[in-house]
Amino acid sequence: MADRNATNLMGRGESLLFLTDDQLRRAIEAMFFAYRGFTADPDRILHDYGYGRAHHRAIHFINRSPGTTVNNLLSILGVTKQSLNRVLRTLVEDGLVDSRVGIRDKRERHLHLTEKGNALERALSEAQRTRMRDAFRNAGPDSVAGFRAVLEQMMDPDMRRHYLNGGDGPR
Amino acid sequence: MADRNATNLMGRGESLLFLTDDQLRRAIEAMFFAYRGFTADPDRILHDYGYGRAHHRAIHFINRSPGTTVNNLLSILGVTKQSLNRVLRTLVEDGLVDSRVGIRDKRERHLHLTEKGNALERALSEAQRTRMRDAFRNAGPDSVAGFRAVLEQMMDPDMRRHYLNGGDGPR
DNA sequence: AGTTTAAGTCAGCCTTGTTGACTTTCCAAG
DNA sequence: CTTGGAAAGTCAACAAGGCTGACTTAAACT
Repeated sequence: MADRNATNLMGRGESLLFLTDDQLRRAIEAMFFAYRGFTADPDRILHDYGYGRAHHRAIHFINRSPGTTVNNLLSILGVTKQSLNRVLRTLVEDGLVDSRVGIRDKRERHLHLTEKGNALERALSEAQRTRMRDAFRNAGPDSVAGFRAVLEQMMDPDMRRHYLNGGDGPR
Repeated sequence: MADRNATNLMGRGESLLFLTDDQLRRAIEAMFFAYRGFTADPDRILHDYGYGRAHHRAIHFINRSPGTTVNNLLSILGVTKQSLNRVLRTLVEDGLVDSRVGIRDKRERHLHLTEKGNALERALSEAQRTRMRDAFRNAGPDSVAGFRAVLEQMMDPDMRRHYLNGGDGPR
């Protein structure tokens, strides 16, 4: 009876694990509640600036890849260009982001954070890093690898590519 | 120099771990991309019904605690009652949720899923469980505990209470 | 020269968050 | 017993940020 709703999880042959539907439900709720905590600190900071999560996402990925184009940002964020453009426009108007016409291809705009933009980015990421550090510390060092491994597997393949390429990966 | 941006993570004294700001940034992006994957399947299903994530959340927690009140749902979801009410109204109108006036306290409404509501809940949670199961399988069984531990630590304390009490916990 | 691509704009729609004003119900103090 | 406040829920209106579709401009490719 109970076996009906259980899943046989065979890893690399190391061990054996049964997960009931109820245990999976708990994991699903863990994602939900954790993501709320994960975004709570930045949300508070952004609210003071009159910005939202969309602004945060743009700022984060411009900081990660300075000089990135609008099109590249679109494929990472997975939103429409109209939606991104609205956010980007306010950031440029407010002097947080610099949009430079491309040298090789003048159709492209290369995006950079200004000093002001960098300041906000640091405030946001510092809050989020602190939350992440504390979570890792409280969970114990052994938890880090599993956390990362499961999250990576939960991504859609296209997004996993962006994740793996991010930062210092192959250009 | 490199030590400036590194964090000494001492767990239960078992091992020692240094996390650079860049590694923390990767973990932050992992959360972002993974959450997108996590919600992708339900989002597609909901779209066919003309519903959004807010409807999903309501359905999920009504299913978890049948007969729960609007107020209780509010404290779990962390939105305003006006916002929840709009979602709840459409679900009741569409015959997915049953809202019964309280017997002891007539101010309260007790919420239950109808058969139709249960059908949608099953479709949504089945998709999400499949994603979660596959992620666990691909990451390996040893990853499960760490994944759960870190997520639990990432929650705000108030939300952690809801998480721990969820389902079969103390009433 | 003609087509495709990158970026941006305008208009309009939907979901889902917000605040403020309101009703109904309950309960407790006078 | 009544009255006044608190609590649960509802209605209205607004804003952020998703979406689609149609269109322009400029540059690049073929």
